[in-house]
Amino acid sequence: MYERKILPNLDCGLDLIAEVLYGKWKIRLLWFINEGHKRPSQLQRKIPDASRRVLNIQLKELEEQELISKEIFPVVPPKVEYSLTEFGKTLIPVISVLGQWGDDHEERLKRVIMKRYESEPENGN
Amino acid sequence: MYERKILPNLDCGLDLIAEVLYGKWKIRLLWFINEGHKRPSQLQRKIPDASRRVLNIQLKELEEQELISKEIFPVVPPKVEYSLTEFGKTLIPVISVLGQWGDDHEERLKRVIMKRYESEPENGN
DNA sequence: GCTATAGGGGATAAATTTATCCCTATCCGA
DNA sequence: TCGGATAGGGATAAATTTATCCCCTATAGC
Repeated sequence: MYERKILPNLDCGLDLIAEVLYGKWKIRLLWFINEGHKRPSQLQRKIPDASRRVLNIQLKELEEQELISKEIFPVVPPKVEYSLTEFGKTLIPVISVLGQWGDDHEERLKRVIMKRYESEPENGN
Repeated sequence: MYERKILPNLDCGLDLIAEVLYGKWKIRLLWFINEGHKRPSQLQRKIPDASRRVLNIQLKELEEQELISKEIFPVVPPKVEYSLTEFGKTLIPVISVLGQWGDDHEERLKRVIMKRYESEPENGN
């Protein structure tokens, strides 16, 4: 994992939660694990846009942060299951609130987000 | 502003809210504007770790996304005030939930976050 | 003329995060 | 024996975000 050079601020609750939720796929990983998709291959199928590599890295961070736990079954072929810890479960209502706000404002959000990609018609019309 | 090369996914509410809240200082900007710190110089003083330049960029993005509005007073020296739009105000309860979770788990979060920076004692003891 | 105030922005570097590519290992079935 | 499924990781490139540095506007006051 990349070793950070700059220490983060941890001054308030917002700084703290940002440290664990920042990461392109982390929220989705927590969500799907909560829904019962426990195995890495299941998660990969639920999030096909992420490579297996990146999911592994983000899962490891979530595990280090004690939001999920990893159980390795000594079988062949290998089997691994992730679960939310009690700590991780406390985050689910928070994630619900985030998703709900996004759903509630879907149309408007899509419009304002896409502004950034429609810039400069250049020569067409 | 940097021009993105890859389009984001906007498949669910979580994707959508991520697009507007991702950004190191955005949540804090929304929060402080909501608290009544409306002028750029005030915001800069509340967030001294960010450079004025970066705050300007993130404020512009929030404005483009219609979460805040900008009023420019034609006086000298110049005066500018930001306010939350009605749309932006709907985000405040969401931010409260985030901050509350962080506050509720402050001790534990500080510990697990700092794991990442205590790696490799190398030669010390 | 110099300095301070208040707000802004271009160019570029540095930090950080994500993505790609490729390789390891075991067992099953065709 | 080859291919697929399962899980994992090193090395490196690409994308993206943040930070730094320096400059500009205009007016008031000394």
